[in-house]
Amino acid sequence: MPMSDKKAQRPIMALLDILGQRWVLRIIWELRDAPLTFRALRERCDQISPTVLNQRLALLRENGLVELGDAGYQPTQSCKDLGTLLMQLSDWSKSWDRTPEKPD
Amino acid sequence: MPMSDKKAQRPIMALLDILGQRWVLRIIWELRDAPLTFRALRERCDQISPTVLNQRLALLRENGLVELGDAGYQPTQSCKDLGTLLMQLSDWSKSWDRTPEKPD
DNA sequence: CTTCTTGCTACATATTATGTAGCGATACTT
DNA sequence: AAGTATCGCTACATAATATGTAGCAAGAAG
Repeated sequence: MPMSDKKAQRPIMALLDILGQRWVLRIIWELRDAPLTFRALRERCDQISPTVLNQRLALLRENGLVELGDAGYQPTQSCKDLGTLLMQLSDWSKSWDRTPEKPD
Repeated sequence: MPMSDKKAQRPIMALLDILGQRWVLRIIWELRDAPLTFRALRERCDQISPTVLNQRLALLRENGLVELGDAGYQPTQSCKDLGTLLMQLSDWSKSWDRTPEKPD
């Protein structure tokens, strides 16, 4: 049974289900500035396979996070706030100490 | 080639690589309040298989996000700010309109 | 009709997750 | 000492998911 089948009751669970899927955070991140075509998005995402990219885009579109406009894929208005959160994540990552907490 | 092999150069990429793995966001979310034992954490995460849980915990520990204390697994000091971001995510999710942007 | 670029599909192969059982260590009870 | 209960974690066969490559169908431009 795929994880997403357990229909997440609370919104945060539903959101974590979506954001926790491979490539999803990356895709939203890459769309933060300007719209990108399917192919351009693929390039930005290390040439992710089109199969998966399409699956993820479908998921994001179904959930009102991304839409396909004339200039390519772009975050919806709703998703822009989410993008802001990702920017905060980026800020945080700069001061992130990636070494384990060794009690030694 | 697994995605994580392309060693993410910028911190945000490294972070997205980690957070984008299945169960990782969920695990951090479940640890937001109080420490949880391996087994308790499994229960919270819909009985995720111990194999994967252990892989993820190892990843999170290696990257200074989670540590194993006397009371169980808990976020490191560094990760607490990240947890705060997830709380914001939760707030956002409550006003999230999950329907597609249909131009009709 | 040719040559672009677009979004996207097909499909065999490789990687990753699931589900279940249980090991070895520690602690507490009897 | 022997039983019971917990802990973190491992083994392993099976199922689900991702990768990589090729290419289709549609639209625009020459």
